[in-house]
Amino acid sequence: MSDMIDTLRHDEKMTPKQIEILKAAIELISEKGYYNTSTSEIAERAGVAEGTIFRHYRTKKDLLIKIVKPVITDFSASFFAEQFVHQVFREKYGHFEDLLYAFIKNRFEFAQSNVPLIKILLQELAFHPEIQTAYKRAFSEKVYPALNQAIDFYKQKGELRDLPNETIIRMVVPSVLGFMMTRFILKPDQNWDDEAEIKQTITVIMGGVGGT
Amino acid sequence: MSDMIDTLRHDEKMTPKQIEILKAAIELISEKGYYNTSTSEIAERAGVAEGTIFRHYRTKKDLLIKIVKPVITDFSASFFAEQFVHQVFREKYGHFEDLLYAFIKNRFEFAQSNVPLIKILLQELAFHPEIQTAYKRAFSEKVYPALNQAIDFYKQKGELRDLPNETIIRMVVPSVLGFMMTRFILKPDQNWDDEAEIKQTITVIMGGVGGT
Amino acid sequence: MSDMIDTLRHDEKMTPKQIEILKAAIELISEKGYYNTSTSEIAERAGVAEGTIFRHYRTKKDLLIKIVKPVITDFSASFFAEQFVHQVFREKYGHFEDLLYAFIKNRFEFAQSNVPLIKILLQELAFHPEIQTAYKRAFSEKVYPALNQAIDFYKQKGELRDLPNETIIRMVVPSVLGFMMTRFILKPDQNWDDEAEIKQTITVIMGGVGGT
Amino acid sequence: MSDMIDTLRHDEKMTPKQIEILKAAIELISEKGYYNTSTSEIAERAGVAEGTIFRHYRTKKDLLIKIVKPVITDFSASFFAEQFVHQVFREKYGHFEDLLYAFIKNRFEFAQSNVPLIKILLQELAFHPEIQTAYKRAFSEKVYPALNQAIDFYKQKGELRDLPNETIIRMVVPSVLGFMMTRFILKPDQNWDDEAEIKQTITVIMGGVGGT
DNA sequence: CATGAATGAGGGTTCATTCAT
DNA sequence: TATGAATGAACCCTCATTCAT
Repeated sequence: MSDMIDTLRHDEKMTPKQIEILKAAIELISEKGYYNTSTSEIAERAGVAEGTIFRHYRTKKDLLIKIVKPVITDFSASFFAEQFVHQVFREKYGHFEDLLYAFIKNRFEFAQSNVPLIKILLQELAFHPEIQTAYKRAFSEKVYPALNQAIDFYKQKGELRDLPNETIIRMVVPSVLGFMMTRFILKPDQNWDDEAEIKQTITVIMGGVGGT
Repeated sequence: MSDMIDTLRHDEKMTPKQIEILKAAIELISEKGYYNTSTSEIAERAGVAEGTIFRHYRTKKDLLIKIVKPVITDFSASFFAEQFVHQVFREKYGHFEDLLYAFIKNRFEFAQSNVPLIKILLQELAFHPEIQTAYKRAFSEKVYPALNQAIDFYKQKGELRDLPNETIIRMVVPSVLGFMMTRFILKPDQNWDDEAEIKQTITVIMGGVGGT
Repeated sequence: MSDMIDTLRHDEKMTPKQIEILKAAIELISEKGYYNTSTSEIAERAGVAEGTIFRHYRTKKDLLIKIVKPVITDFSASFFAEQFVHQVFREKYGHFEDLLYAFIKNRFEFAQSNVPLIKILLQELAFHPEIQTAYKRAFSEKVYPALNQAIDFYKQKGELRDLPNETIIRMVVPSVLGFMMTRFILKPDQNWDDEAEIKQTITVIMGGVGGT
Repeated sequence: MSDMIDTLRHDEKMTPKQIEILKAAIELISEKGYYNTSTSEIAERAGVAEGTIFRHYRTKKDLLIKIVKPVITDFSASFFAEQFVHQVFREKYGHFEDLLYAFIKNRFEFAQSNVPLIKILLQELAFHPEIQTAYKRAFSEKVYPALNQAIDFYKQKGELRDLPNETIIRMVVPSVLGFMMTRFILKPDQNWDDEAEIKQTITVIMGGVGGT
């Protein structure tokens, strides 16, 4: 759990207490939700006075945002910006399926080490406009363009049907998300053969969007 | 909006005030969430005194449950119990695709006339064990057995690959849910060609699970 | 003390609890000041739950305003609007001194039965823009015009020196206020011969502004 | 502004930081009042750490007292102790009016260069017993005796009516204070002909208390 | 002497719930 | 049955003050 925070990028150096607060907040909020978690609980679990929370995070909501934003940023940015697009065009992934595999694998591992954070993100997305905004921006600026480029690329190679990109994305994304939600949130305790599941998911997707 | 309630089964005869309260609660909670909606707001919009709410619903949470349970019950029960299974075996649906079409169509229409209720269900599912229990029971008692029977039936007819039922369900359900969530919740305002989308979704699913 | 509230005009009928709250707030705030009085103290002295205060007064500050505004309104309005001007021109007051006497006497009695309220007004005027606005408006719309008319009237009769009205007002008002503040706030416990003091004050004022 | 502090007597040698704190506190408190000014604000404007304030001033209230006491001391003491009485008896002021003029002029200039301090004094006088005590002592020990002597002196010369000293003081002091409050606090921005106003004020006072 | 992170008591406010009418 | 005034626990947040560095 403690490395969960480390995997995300936080701008400033954080004091030990700050980390403790963040960890406690993530645990509690992911278990019980934002509105069912009081700042005094967070303080208690963090081993800190309640006032200390507000020294580091102006508001309870600010704390939530500070928890959730890096997840959005990292989830959308890291993969795409640095490796994804470049490697597509360097022909690292011969087939769309290979790309899909690398993509899902990567996001899968990210999700795996950030389950509580992702739970919080999904749970609170509905209620906090600030999060929605950040989410939409990340998607439209990072994820969507990258996907678009990749789809165009594989279309030209005849690996994808000639459907509107929009449609293809709507086939791919929910399938992946649906799998991950089932895997990590709905039935996290079940025995999973992750490798097999990922391949299965890819098969489904390719059945729907793959070239004839 | 007003018929939304009528489409669901409520055990007892409801007084006009009770209906007014339910309607107000559904509107407000689906817009702003359970924790951001106060009972006084609900009372005000329902044109009722605050105390009246608690005459009909023991607690605020009881009100939520009374809103959400019929959705679960109906969503899972109605179709399967009365029409689905029977008609499958009466060979009404020659191919799995036909069944899938009827199934999605039916659930689609249900969702369409119950968007606010479904929003509430999805949003609050995460936070209220009572809802989770009801949901799980409905799924394991109603949906899962019905699906199982149908899958077995079409497997024997060679219309479905020889995958574990569990796996097939995991292909079908998230695809359908993913489509509906996108359609009704994430992008409800977009221009949708629903018929085409449903067929698209079926194609995807069949690509993944259909017999060779 | 209990009639203090009755002397002021409150728009709506007030419940007993509301009156109790108002009385407690007036007592405490006039003794210790707004910022040194907590809502829990007010509730306790009023024999009421803390929440009850906020049912009747949206905010602690709202409570303050509701206390102070009627003082301003009454202090400025009552006398002038209804009796003052009309009677001046009906020549009820033969000499300016007579008017001054009636005026001071009237305000003196008002002050006498509203000492705590006036203390609050004077103490908090400095810190709350809302009060300042109300005060300025009352003065410029009610008090100042009335004084102006009266002064013009007595100037024509040769009872007042030919000084700018502005100047005359600046002689009269601080003298009266200064007397009252000394009388009721700075040294309320001293033995006062009020009648003599009022006459004394008039003499001083007339010495400064009276016609030769 | 910076010389404001210099005009007052502070017992101990002050470090630069101490002066900075005092200046910041005076500015902020005179603008927003004692209770609306936090020690962290003062620290920030003074360019000092929060803890530093408490190194020099035991408590926040101690800081207030240290700000306000010199004003009281100086206002009451300086003039009277050193120049006033002695010069009265050296017949420097032939007439009571001359004394009054010198007196008002002197206090006027003092006020002029200490507006923020005087604002603080007036605003907080009501709420802090410590300040009230200091104020009363200063008045009864310094101002009152000096005035008494002077009044007796001019009474014997027939320049003042045979009223109780107490009464005469109550005519003089509020008039002067009333003028200054109007001048510096209520309407500081208006165009003032100070010399004329002072003379006007003297005329009023003499009209009230001057010998026949 | 100076710092600033940490404290924790206390503040104002909200709101689900109760109950006399 | 319906009301709505009253409740009081719980909440988020502020801030003067302390103390290890």
